[in-house]
Parts: sequence; C-alpha cells; structure tokens
Amino acid sequence: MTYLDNIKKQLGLVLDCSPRSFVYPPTSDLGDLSLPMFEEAKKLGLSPIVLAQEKAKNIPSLPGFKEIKAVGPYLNFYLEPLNFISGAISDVTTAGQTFGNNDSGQAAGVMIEYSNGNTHKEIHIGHLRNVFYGDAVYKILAANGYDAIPVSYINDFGIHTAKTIWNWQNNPAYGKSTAPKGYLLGKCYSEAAQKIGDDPQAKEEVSLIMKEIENRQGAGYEFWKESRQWSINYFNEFYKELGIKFQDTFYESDFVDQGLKLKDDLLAQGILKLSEGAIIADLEEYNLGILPVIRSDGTALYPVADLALASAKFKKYQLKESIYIVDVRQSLYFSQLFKLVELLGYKEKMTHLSYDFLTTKNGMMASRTGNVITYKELLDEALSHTSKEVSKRHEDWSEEKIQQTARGLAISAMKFEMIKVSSDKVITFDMVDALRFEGFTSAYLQYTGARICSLLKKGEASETTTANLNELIEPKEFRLAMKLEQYGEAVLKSGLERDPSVVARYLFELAQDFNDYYHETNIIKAETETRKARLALVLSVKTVLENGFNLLGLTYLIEM
RNA sequence: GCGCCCGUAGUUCAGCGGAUAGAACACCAGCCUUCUAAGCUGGUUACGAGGGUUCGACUCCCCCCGGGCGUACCA
Repeated sequence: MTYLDNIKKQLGLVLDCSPRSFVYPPTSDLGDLSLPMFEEAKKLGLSPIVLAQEKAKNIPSLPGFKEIKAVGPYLNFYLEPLNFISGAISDVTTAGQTFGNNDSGQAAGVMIEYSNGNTHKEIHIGHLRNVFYGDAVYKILAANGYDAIPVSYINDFGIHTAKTIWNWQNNPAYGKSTAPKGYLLGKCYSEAAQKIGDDPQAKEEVSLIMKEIENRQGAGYEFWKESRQWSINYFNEFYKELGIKFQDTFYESDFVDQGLKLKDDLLAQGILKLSEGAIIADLEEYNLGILPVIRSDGTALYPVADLALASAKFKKYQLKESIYIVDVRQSLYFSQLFKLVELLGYKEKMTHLSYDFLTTKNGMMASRTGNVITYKELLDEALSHTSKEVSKRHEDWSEEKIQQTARGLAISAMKFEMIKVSSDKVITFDMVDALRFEGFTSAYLQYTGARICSLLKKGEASETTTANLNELIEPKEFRLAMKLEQYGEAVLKSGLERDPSVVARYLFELAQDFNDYYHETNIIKAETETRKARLALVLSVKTVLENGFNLLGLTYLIEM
C-alpha cells in the first residue's frame, strides 16, 4: 500500500467513510485532499457547510497532516510535505517496475483477441489502431492483476484470399516481381477488389477458387497454402518491428471444419435455418436481426469459424472473460455471435471491446477501394521525418545511432497517436499531426525521459541512495511526489475502463510537472545534499515514466 | 424506418453529478555564456437548442437539430 493509499485508509477509519470518497482539490491553497460533505449531510438532514465545520472541529490530530479545515461544504486536508515526499520516493523505489500495479483482477483469466490480420491483404493504418489499442489494453489488464492472455486470430480463409489468388493468377507480373511477397499480395488484393466489382464472370471464377480452398484440393488450394505463408511471415516481421507478442495465434482455416459441424448441430436444433438458399440465424426474437452463416453458393461466412473458435478458447483456457477487440462497426455482428455462442450453452462472459474507426481527410479507408495509407507508407514517412530531426540535433552521432533513435521515435509516435484519445472517438488521421513533436505527443514524453537520463548520468545515480530527503522543501517537489503517488490510480482507472488513454494523459501530466520543476529548479547545480535528494526524486519520476511507457508500448530513449 | 456512437475554445481532445470547465495545436509577447529550447513563462477564445430530475447538470432523463456508423449472403 502506498503512502497516499494509507493516508486515505486512516482518514476513512477516523471519518467512517470509504477511502474512495476523497477527491483532489482544484488548487493547492485548498489543500491536498478533500472530502465532500454533500452525501452525508443529506443523510443527516444537515447543511454540508455546517457538517464540514463540525467535522473539522472534532477530528483528532493525525500524524502526517499539517492542517485540517472546512472550506464551504468540503473538509480539506493539508499534508506534511516532507513525510509525503519521502513516502512517495520510498514507494516508487521499493516497488520499482511493479510500482502502480494492483491485484484487482484477482488473477482471473482474460483472453484478449486483437490484431486479427487478413492474409492476402495489406496492413494499413486502420489496423494499427486495433493492434496498439489491443496491446495496451492487454498490458494494462496484466498490470491490474489479471491473467491476461493476448491472442491473435488470423483470417486466412475468407473470400478475400480467393479474390487475391484470382487476380494473381491472371497477372503473371505479380509472380515475377521481386518486391516482398506479403506486400505484393496486399497490392494484388486491392486491385482484385476493384476489378471484380459487380462482374458476374469474375465472381463466378472467384467462387470456384474459394471452393477449391474450402475443399483443400486443386491449384487454387496449393497456391493458397504458399501465399498464406507469405502473409504470415509478413505479419511476423510487422509484430517484431513493433515489439508485439502474442501468447497464442489462431487461424480461421483451422476452425472452419469444426465450425461446419457446429453449423449442422445448430441446424438440427433449429437455431439455424435455410432461407433464400443460404443458412442463417434468425435472431429477430432477441432484436438482433438476421445473421447469414453459409452463402447460397455453399461457402462459409465469417461466423462459421468464429463459433468454433469461441468454444475452442473456452476449452483450451480457463477464462472468466473473452474479449474481442474489433472496430465498432461490427457491434451488431458480435452481439449476434455472442448470442449464438450462448445458445450453444456457454456461460462465460464475452465482450466486444470496440473502438471507433480511423478515417482520413480523403474519406474512409478500405483496401477494397484502394483508398488506404499502408503501414509501410506511414513508417517510411515517419522514419524519414524523425531521422531528419535527430540528425539535425546531433551532427556528431553515428548513422546507426541516428537510425535507432529515429525508429524509437517513429514507432512510439504511431502508437501514441492511436491510443491517446478515447476509443469512442473517430480518428481522422493526418500525417503532419501524427508526426508532430510538440505538446501531447510521445516525443514530448520521450524527451522528458531523455532529459532525466541526462541528469542522472551527470549526477551519478548512486548518490540517490544516500540522499537526505528532508532537503526536498520546494512546493513543486511536493506536487511531483503527489503526481507519482497518483500513478496507481491512473493504472486502476485505465484497467476498469479498458482505456489506455487514461495512462497516456497521466504520463503527459507527469512530464509537464517534471518539466515545470526542471525549469524552475537547479538539480545538478544545486549544492551536494540538495542535489542528491533532488536526483532521488528525479529517479522516481523516471521509474514511473518507464512503467507507463511499458504499458503503452513506447520506447524509452536514453538520449534524443 | 429502426439501432448504436459523437456534438465542449479557430482546430484536436480532457472533464461525465459537486469548489473558478482543463490541456495541446494554432496565434501574439518573452526566455538558451547556466542541468537536452523536441523545453519553459505570460496572453486571447468554448459546454449544438429546448424541456425535465436534483440543494447542485457539460455530466442523468426526454425531445429536437447537426454529423458518423450499422441494419442477410463484406469482415
């Protein structure tokens, strides 16, 4: 338990209220902690102002507090800053990399499925929001004490694979190209989608290829096996580049057969039925409309494998909850899927954790229409921008060091742009905005981190262990310590709301407080005893920044 | 039509029942012989409209107006 949590607990005992009742006053002259009296006053039929005054009069003096007084309908607490600051530094130092974590998840098994790539398609920046959001949610749930299991589901069996293969076979140029195969497949797909359009002849040919794939025989199937692997290799490089790891990966092609059996069972049970040549789930009685499961040409739709996968997850892992991170546009689909899984007899909780989509100034992205910014294009643009900025500032650095730093900046920027706003907001992606370095950006956070490393290097970090923390008497030092103590609250809230932007905003505020302090106070240039103490505080800021960076997947740069 | 989401400074976003609605960008004015100026300081401007619930509403409810998405063989 942190110093701040303990203070709240003690106060809660004395005042007979929950530690969660305390709020932080808007300005420091109003105190450091506050208890609003509205609720209790209402219960007692008293004025909250009178009640606050009475409480202030009767409260026993407590260690760690400088003053307790009523201000209007609030009971305000002023803390002893020296005790608080050394408490905070001690909390951070003791917990280290685990500072901020909690066990509210009670080790419950929670599977988080995200990233869901389509083989034979290009990776575009719309996927990035999914991948980065999902990865951050996974790490945040783990920090909240869940047994979080990150998994990826790869759609390698849909009609899109047949479309790509159809186009590839009709254009020998693809086979001859020396460009990376995974990338070429993406190009080939978007061209295919545009060519096919409403052409019945082409649709017929694609349908034949799809049947070969489903029946696992013929030239179409053979080429599917080969090209599928190209895509999977391409994904693996992509994940490696971004530092993303899954505990398990599922492939649609492994679940289709099981799904078809499930479909037969569901048909027999009357949960599915024939309609207009297709097989559908009529979920009108649940207000969920109609879900087509098998096309009228006999080929499988998405739910076939999804049903099998859902049950496979529950059989393979002990899960309290199965989370699907998918774009909000599929909300109805997931409600339908979850209802079917429930009708199959599963009682586990299933959650569609949705986020709103990413669009561009030129309108919605879709690989089918070719209006996309690909991951590769974004990365290239970002790297070119960041390496220019780095080399401008460090003419003496080696090319390798410049590139490495530029990469850390570029990838972190991509991640941060996708998770810094809450998930219910549409992101209109703009390259210039995304690569900005000032303000609420990952570069600002990284800059703060690098600045801290520079201080620690100059001051010799070993000094911090023998520091006399009573030297920390500046109001801004107290403010920073308070911010550090609040990190755990950000992690908790972020986990409860499954919203990484809470952590993103917290880190930004911490960095702002630090930079403010840095500009106003001499750290290295302070006299020895003060310097040691200040460095101890700075080291704690670094630990918290690093912990937060880890949750969001940002790269901590020592220099930039 | 029905369902879901969003309307807060010029722009992008916080705040989601309580103390003067916060940031960032942009714009203007300052700060590098001093710990990384990718930084810091100061300044201007906002809750779509109307009802209701409440001691108190940007926050909850209703209705309206804008915008987006979904709504049987895309995923």
